[in-house]
Amino acid sequence: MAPTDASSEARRSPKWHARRQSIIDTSAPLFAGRGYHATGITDLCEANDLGKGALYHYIGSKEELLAAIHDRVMDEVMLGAERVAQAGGSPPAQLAMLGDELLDVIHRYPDHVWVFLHEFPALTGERAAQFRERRREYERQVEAVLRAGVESGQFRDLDPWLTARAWLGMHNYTYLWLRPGGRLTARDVAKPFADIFLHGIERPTEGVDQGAE
Amino acid sequence: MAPTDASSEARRSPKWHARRQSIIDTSAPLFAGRGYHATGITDLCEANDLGKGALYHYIGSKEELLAAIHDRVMDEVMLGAERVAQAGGSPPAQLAMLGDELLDVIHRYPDHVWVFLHEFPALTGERAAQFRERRREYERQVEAVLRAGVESGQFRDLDPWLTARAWLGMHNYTYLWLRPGGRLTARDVAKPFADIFLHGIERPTEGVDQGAE
DNA sequence: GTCTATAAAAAGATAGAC
DNA sequence: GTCTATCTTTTTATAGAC
Repeated sequence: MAPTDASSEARRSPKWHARRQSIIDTSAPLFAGRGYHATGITDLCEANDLGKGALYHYIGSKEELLAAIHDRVMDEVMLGAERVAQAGGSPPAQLAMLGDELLDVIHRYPDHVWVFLHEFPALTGERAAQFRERRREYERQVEAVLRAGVESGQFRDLDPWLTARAWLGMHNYTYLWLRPGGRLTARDVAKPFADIFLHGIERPTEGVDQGAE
Repeated sequence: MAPTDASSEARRSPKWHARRQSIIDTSAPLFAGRGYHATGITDLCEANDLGKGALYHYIGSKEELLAAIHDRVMDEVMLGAERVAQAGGSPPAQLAMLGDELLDVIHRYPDHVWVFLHEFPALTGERAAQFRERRREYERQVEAVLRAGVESGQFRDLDPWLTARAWLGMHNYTYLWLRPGGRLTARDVAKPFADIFLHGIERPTEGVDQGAE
């Protein structure tokens, strides 16, 4: 919550915060489209219709802006994960809800997600550590649901870590094409994805042969 | 096959080609680790133990080097896809083989794959167009297998495009952790992934209720 | 083929006027 | 709060000696 470096964040006018947020959201598509390093301060100024001095007044540094984009996404992802944990339910239901929430975030913030999936190595020091920790925390929650499903007998005896990677890949990868205003809504994707994944890992019905290819 | 710009490639000594290939493979981890734009020519010289003049003698330009890394991966991926097409077999078998081949490439070239999944927007002009076309061609093959499985009745009545995206995401995303010398081999991953995906999309056995959670 | 030196452009960030 | 001008560093690429 406290910014890694210096000053800012606290004790700023609401207007400052609003403008900063707007800069974050306007800059994300630039980073997504051309890459973080390939996007110059000049590009950011132009997109935000601001001079260099004014821009730096809000962002502190280019990397701080990058970190803010990461936080914007992770805040939403973690919020969704908390809602799911609060809601409770069986492991299959939990996994389906996690998919709903994750795809909803990706659908609403495709550019932010693009940046966070591509440019996280550009974060340094404390900022990098903090981000990695939040990301790991989320992944652990997915693994925990899978483990619970194995223990309850609803899922096959699978490797929770590996299966979580399969699930994460399937869902995260939608950042390439899932977009607001696109052909498909988050729910249009979440439902078939849950169908595939839950049938894919469910414990086979006793006595029915599900043998090889 | 013919390089986009100028000169090179043809009419060069075998030694030149070998050295160039070695430079490509040595540079891929740098681009993967720090990003294409963040990696300077100086970094490349140091890693390849070459001066600037010598390096440019082999690579032509930084972007040409990036394109070569892309080609290195796509050549392997397309080769694997051709082998699968040649081998024939049922749609489920085809899909499992495609997974084997794809994960094998990712396992052997994780850095190259990282670069191609992250830095393809850095390609410009003809190079970008050519790469996109090859990538689409591969994706269409996956879709075709899914469509065939639906028509043969082995797969449920699913959306081939969307299901291909799920499959691609699940497999491609392994670039984050699948590595030679790691805990898991390509096959260790391909088998459980195929189990999940094929069970996930198979046509439910008649008369057996596979209903909701 | 490989080097050193250098060009020429662009980067991120800051200073200080208004 | 926002601007313009500038500092400092770094970038990709080339020239020309060896």
